[in-house]
Amino acid sequence: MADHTADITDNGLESSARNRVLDTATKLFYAEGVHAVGVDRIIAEAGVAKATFYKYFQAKDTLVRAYVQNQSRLGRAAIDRIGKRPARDMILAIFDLVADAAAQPGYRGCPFLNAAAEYPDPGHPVRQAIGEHRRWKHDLLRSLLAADGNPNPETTADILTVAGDGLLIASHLDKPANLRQLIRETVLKILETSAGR
Amino acid sequence: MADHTADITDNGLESSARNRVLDTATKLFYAEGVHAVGVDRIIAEAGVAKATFYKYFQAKDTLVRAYVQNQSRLGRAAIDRIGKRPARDMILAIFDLVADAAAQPGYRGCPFLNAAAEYPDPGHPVRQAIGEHRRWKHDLLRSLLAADGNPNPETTADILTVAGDGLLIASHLDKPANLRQLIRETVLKILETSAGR
DNA sequence: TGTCTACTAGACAAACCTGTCTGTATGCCG
DNA sequence: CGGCATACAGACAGGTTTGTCTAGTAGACA
Repeated sequence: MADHTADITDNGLESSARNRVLDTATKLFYAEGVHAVGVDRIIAEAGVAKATFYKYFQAKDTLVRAYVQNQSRLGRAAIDRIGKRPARDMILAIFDLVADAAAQPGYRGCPFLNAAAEYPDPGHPVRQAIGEHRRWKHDLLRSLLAADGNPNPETTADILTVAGDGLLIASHLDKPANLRQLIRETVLKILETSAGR
Repeated sequence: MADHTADITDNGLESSARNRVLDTATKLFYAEGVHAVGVDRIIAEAGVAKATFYKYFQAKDTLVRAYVQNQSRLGRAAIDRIGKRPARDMILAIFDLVADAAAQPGYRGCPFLNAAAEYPDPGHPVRQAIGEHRRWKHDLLRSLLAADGNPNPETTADILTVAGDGLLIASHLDKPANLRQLIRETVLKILETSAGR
């Protein structure tokens, strides 16, 4: 079939087979859900033997955690690609990424919210990895708000997080026609009302 | 074990066995997720034979759709229990329900968002049932906003929906200490900024 | 008493799941 | 050339999944 040379995950350090597994899992888990995709399917589409799979991932849940961390890495990379801007522009650009993602063909909502829904136990490694990403994003917003001169960066970051999650849900389940405008107005309103106090 | 006389679902018209299945499924699906709970487990805990199950539900997906509709019914009942109040108080009381639910022991977030995460196909009956509930809630908010004299009930209902979903996520994944206050401030701010224009 | 209905119990098929195992092939390094 | 690491192919075990099927039981009603 296709040659497996282009690895999204490639960092020059890890095995190509491992990367092929993680890339395939990232695609399938996001598109169809974690519990809906079996190990057999992943190794078949990745062109990898079962023994190799279990060499790099002790169990399926280990791969799921790696999947979440990979999604986190991809998300951070998307933000890095924005480049340096004034704090306020940065915040707006980050929220614009939601609209960008929603416009893509295979969009299926937020990978972290979707994965969390499949793991009831908050103490599970997968949930913890999700929590780490959420904390990272919250902290990023807080520091950007502080740099923007916001008097209450912590509380405003809470509100921006709520808005961000709500917008991700809306972009997935409701697909509003004016999503880009809704995002911009929502964020600007939060920034204005929290700044002027 | 326990006698199965108290049926949350009971409406005096439907079979007791059917209700026992639906109640058990409602409990298990919400607590552990849809794909994580099998038919065998449901019929065992409901004390119902397999044949009876498949008499009332042609397939598992049929039960899942009924589960979503049952959750919708329970949600509407909770709102009915608030009683008649002025429109603005009504909106605030509806959002307070999120905090009430989050304070309950087995809370695991919004059943509709969790279920939607497990069904990638937007055309699937389960997703459609979820869509119906979301449309119902959106319309309820819109009419309450109109009754409250809001000049832009449609757009404001969009924003309230975004806020509601975000608050549901936060109440589940982040468990903020000041949830009740966060909800109240968020809703009031939306109502103020959307009214004064 | 007989019959009808609703239900229970549980075997069964066929597919799927995760994870372990054996054996083989390929390429690299010395 | 020998030796080693890496990966492939695939059988296998043990358990789970959904859904169908047969056989038997308990209660209501005439």
